[in-house]
Amino acid sequence: MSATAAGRLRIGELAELTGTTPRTIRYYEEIGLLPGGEREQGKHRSYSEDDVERVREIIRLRSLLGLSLDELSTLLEAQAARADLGRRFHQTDLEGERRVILEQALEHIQTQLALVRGRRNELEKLEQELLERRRTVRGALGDIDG
Amino acid sequence: MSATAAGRLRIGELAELTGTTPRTIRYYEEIGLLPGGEREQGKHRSYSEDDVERVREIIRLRSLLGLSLDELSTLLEAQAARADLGRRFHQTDLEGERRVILEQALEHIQTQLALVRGRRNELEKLEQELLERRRTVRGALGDIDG
DNA sequence: TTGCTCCTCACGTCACGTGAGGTGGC
DNA sequence: TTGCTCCTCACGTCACGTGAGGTGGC
Repeated sequence: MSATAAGRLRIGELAELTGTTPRTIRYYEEIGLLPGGEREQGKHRSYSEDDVERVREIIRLRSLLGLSLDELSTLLEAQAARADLGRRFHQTDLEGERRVILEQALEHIQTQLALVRGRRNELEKLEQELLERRRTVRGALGDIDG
Repeated sequence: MSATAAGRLRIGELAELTGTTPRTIRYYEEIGLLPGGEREQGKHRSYSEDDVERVREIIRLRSLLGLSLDELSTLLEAQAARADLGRRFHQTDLEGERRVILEQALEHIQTQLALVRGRRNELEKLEQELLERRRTVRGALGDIDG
């Protein structure tokens, strides 16, 4: 049996699973991006599977879309707030309010999709140029051989 | 008639054309990434169309592929060296040497293509997830309306 | 001549990297 | 008990941002 508490991860394990470093995890906690790993009966931080997902999300949005950590925390806070409200309204069934929340969520998703597509277009242009260069080089190699 | 020397750009113009700032241009010169804008008969830097392309290339590789400026200068130096050698061998017609250069160029292009495709795949995964979320939200909105 | 843009320090900032010295848990 | 990983300072670094004070060109 593992000696670690059931399903809990240490900071080094979380770092490895997300392809980053313990220092980065601590930094994200320091600036309030991560909800500070619980210190269970010791001084060591301990994390859950949800934390793995959150760190992955942070890294993905930061490196793929080039968002600053400041922009990211705004974005993630808004997402969390909506999820929270969404859950409450789901219970109380206030349909008018639920619609407002859902429409806000939709808008945020559209914004992110626009960002993703802009990046993808740039990447595709770069790929086309590289393919073009490759064709040229291959042609020159063919001339030597032919 | 323009008072500026024919076809020459000032640092602010170069910055605007490439979507960056004069400070960034000066920094790239400082670390040797840009060949230091010529100071024509004054103290002001002056740039050509080629410089516009070079800055665009730097920014693109840095922001899209996430390369450090250190990695970038290695990459760009290698590219310039190959282009230079390529031109010389084109004249002297030493076919054996030309082939070596072309094959190196091909390899570098393949490396960059692999990087580009890795990034594109990640972006496409992110896009799929966003589309999935949008479908969910739209479904919930439909449930309210329907 | 008036304004703008340019110039060079030089300190500030963001997102971490990297030891220094010490403590905790399998 | 031995090793590893963890902990907290705290200074370093990369890629610029941001004034401060001054000079140059339409």
